[in-house]
Amino acid sequence: MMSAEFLRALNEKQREAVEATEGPLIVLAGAGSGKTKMLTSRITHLMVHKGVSPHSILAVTFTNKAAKEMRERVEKFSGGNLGWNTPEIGTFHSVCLKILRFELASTPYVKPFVIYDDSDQLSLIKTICRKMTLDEKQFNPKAIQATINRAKCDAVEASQYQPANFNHFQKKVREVYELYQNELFAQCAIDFGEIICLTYRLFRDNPEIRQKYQKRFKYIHVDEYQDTNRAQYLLLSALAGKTAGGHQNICVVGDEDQSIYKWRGADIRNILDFEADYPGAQIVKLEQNYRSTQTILAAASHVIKNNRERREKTLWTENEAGHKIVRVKAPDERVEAEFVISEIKRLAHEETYALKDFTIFYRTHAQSRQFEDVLRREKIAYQIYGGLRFYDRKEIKDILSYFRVLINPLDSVSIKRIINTPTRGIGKTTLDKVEEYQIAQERARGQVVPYWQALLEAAGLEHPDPAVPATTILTGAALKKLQGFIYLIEQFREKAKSFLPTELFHWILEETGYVRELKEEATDEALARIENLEEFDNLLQEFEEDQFAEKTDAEQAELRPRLLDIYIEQATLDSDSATRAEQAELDRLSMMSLHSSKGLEFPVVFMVGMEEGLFPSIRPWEEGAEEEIEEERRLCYVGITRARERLYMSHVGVRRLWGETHYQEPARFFAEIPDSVIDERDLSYGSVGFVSRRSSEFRSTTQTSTFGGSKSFTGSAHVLHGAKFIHPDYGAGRVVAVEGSGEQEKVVVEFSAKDKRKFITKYVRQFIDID
DNA sequence: TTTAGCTCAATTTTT
DNA sequence: TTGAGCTAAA
Repeated sequence: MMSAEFLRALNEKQREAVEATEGPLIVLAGAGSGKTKMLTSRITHLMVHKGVSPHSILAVTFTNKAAKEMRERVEKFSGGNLGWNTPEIGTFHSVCLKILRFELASTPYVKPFVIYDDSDQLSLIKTICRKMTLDEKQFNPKAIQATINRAKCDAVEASQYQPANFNHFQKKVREVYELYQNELFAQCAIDFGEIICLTYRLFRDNPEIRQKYQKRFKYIHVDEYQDTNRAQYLLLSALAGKTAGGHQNICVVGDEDQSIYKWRGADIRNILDFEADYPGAQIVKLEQNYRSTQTILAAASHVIKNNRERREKTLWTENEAGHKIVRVKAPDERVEAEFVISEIKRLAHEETYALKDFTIFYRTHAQSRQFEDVLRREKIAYQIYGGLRFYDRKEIKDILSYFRVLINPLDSVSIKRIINTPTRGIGKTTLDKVEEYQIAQERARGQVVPYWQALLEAAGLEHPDPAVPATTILTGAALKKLQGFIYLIEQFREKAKSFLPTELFHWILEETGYVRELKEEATDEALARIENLEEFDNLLQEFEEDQFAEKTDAEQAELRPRLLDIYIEQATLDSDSATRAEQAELDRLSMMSLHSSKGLEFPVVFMVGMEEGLFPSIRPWEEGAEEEIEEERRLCYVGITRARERLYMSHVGVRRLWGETHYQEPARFFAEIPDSVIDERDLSYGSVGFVSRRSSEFRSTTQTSTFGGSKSFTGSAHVLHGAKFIHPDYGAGRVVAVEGSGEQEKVVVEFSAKDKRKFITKYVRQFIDID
């Protein structure tokens, strides 16, 4: 491609952003406004027209998919002649990891580390809780994990962890956090959060290292800036910001309206406060949408404008008005699913849509069941996104654990995973004894004793004091079996020195009898596992071929011993790559959560289960409702703006959830979309099926929820007290208290002596009988 | 050491 | 309602 050609393909605003290469720049990129095109053009422009060395350019994304796409487009724009000098384009995690590995000497790690994913992290936390003899009921390991990870998102270290009202639970979390960090470093392992935090601390505490990278990365780009957390923000500040040496050549791209990961630590303030952080920053708004019809954009705009935490921004398009949005009311989730699938079949027949042009978005994965049932019955090919990932499957994790133990003997999580997998008679009693021994030794020696070391000593193969002959704490069969395991691993380690990953994989399966055991089991589940292992074999082979491609013999020889490390890292950090390969280019109907829909687009979108309590998924009696509602509204906005041509939104009257029957109200978002762009259908029993009609029934219910005038409520607060209350679910009750006022006003209703519930008044008004 | 039954919890998940 | 993960029987 000729150098100026890619610039001509841009609109005025995109070009403005591309050409503003010096100083801080924030690009507010609405959905479907050509953000990636802008970013990749900008990077190309820097290299081709500004003579900037690719080596000086950094671009960080959140997903591997986004990074890959960006790399490919930059490569294409610059005519494929970049050679080896390419810009650094990667995820936050992969970029940080590269830096950490390079600067290993300045980190707490004494040798290269492995990455612990969330489940590895949880096992380690459980071990620590056991060592601390914490009551798992009171101190739920998952809750502890979530708290630690949240602290890491906020860049809070264990020693600083001291929240405002430091409660009993949090004090224990701090203890666990401290021990956990010790173990991480001792085991040469790192978790996702630590990858970011440690890199930040590396820059913060080592000015010379910071300056080195400040000098290297002269042009910094950040994608999806609205999703950055505190730690990522600080990291970027250290590199580009006000810190000594910061050049402030930073270009952030994002859309606060698409910020849906607050619950994972993303801080929307980062994008809202950018100009305050970088005074004099240029602002460019990308508001022209190239994806959706006017109708779809109108709906999206009307919904999102109800949020307060945002900047004014209006999407527009040159596309046609298109079809109206179809709002569907089904009596229950069964009919909802039947309708959606029959509509898909109808459109696929009558129009020229392929199956992959359709998608179903839901708020929770549990909702997929109904649709799956119908699809299986109708024999329609489908694909669920975001379920169990390939690398998360048990058998795959087991094999990866073998690999990891061979690379890093200090990785206790992986050792514990495979020590009795497949079963080799090393049971709980034996393992308890080893752990007991390990704890005693750690106390005696005042330092972490690696689990592998404890195993060696327990098996009488080594002694803490080399001068003393080894003794054993185990006897008989248990001892023999543990020794057998140790010899097995040592044998594998020997093989790992010369084997390719595929060869090692086959060897391990053979020696452990992993597949043999599954074959004997012969259940459907076991057979599926064998298939997955075969798939793993393919992936591993492809990986080796990829790595060796276009390399000289000498380069291949140099690469060979590192293959296993590279593979493990990819499997942990890009756990989606396997699934992506699997599902490429298949004509299937896709289903996914609204969260996973971000960044995608489809000609026809079905948003299902749009009901108060499910989506928005707010429990009305919980606090902090307004901010949560805004996040749910953004989620709705994301869903709507995925649609190119047609959009359906459905809700049901009755939904069975966890064995309970719920009478559902339509989502408040319906009331925010103008009637003029909506076509309503009521599938209720008794009404004529699939016949379009203007229902006054809907309007009356939605108006109840919009009817939030504080005047009428504050006046009636005392009147409500003592009022009779008939709830369709809980039956008759009485209002015993009224809390808050205006929009936030809640009533406490007593249904029985021990059953009191809180409701936001404006949503339950129709249940209150004031007389 | 395996297994059957029990309890418990249950949004969203880029890395 | 479902499933995962864990304690009492075989």
